[in-house]
Amino acid sequence: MFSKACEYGIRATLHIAQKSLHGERVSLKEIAGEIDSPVAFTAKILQQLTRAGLITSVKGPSGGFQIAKKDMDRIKLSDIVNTIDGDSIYKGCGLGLPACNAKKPCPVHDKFALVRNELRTMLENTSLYELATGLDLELTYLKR
Amino acid sequence: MFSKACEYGIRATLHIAQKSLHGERVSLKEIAGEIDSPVAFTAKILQQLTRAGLITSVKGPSGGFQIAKKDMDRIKLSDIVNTIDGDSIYKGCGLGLPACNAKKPCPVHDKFALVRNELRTMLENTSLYELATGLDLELTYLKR
DNA sequence: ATAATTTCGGATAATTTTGTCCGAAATAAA
DNA sequence: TTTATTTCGGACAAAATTATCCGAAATTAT
Repeated sequence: MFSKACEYGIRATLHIAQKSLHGERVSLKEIAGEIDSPVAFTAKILQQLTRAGLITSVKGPSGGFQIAKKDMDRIKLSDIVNTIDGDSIYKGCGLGLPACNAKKPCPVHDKFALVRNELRTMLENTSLYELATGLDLELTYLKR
Repeated sequence: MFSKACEYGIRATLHIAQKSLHGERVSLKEIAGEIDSPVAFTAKILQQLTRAGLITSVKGPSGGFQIAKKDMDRIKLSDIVNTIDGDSIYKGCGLGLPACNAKKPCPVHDKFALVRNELRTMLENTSLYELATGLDLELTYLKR
């Protein structure tokens, strides 16, 4: 569904969000450890998310990544997915046809549109805050 | 959503199905031409589908690929997807966690389950016959 | 029989994605 | 001010996916 980079990106962001609920900043190392991902590759992804303004980074000792509490319900899953995988998952044709549209639809156009729209709606309406809270209550997990 | 191989596989199968509606057998070359895909790569995919028993191949002059009419509403999109991409799209965790399940769910487990189930239901209930008919009436298209 | 056509199967190459390495820049603590 | 820690950024490497090439096998038509 998503690229590996995107999966790591979502997992990392959720861990940062959960820690940020308690005002704690987390280092790259800790993040990679907690979400069980390759350190250097995760670094690249966090850089993308930082540049996109979804998370904040601080260099130097006691540095790391964080997310302002007030941003947490503004930021949606769709923001992360868009930053890393782009919008092809919403916009692209299910069969990969570059010029598929309602006027000249591919054979699965309508059926796919339904599923894709549900996916988009879900991603656009699911906030970091909501998911981080579930993590904090240990109702959900990020490892293994 | 799907791999390129799977997209080609679906498109190729639909073209074969459409031609088979009229009892016509189609060659690899024609298929690749009609669905605008790389010939040799398409050959590999058709081999997979043949081995899986979804399509039939005939060697030699006037050979090619075909699908028995009576199989067309038995064969569903899900059969093609399963043959080429496997079942990770239905079964895998949205965040890539190997051990995500209802007991120890990832933060997006329930929300993804809904979308994935809708996708699965759609693929499992969409037959080749239905899609090939739409193609034949030129209500839908496989190119560009 | 022979030749032509078509799929099959293995090897190989190109591209994309995933992952690693290392030095530079920033910053906090000693 | 020096040192240690941490992110940043570029180059590089490995793995997976996508794509090509070519000879072999099968089969039809001549």
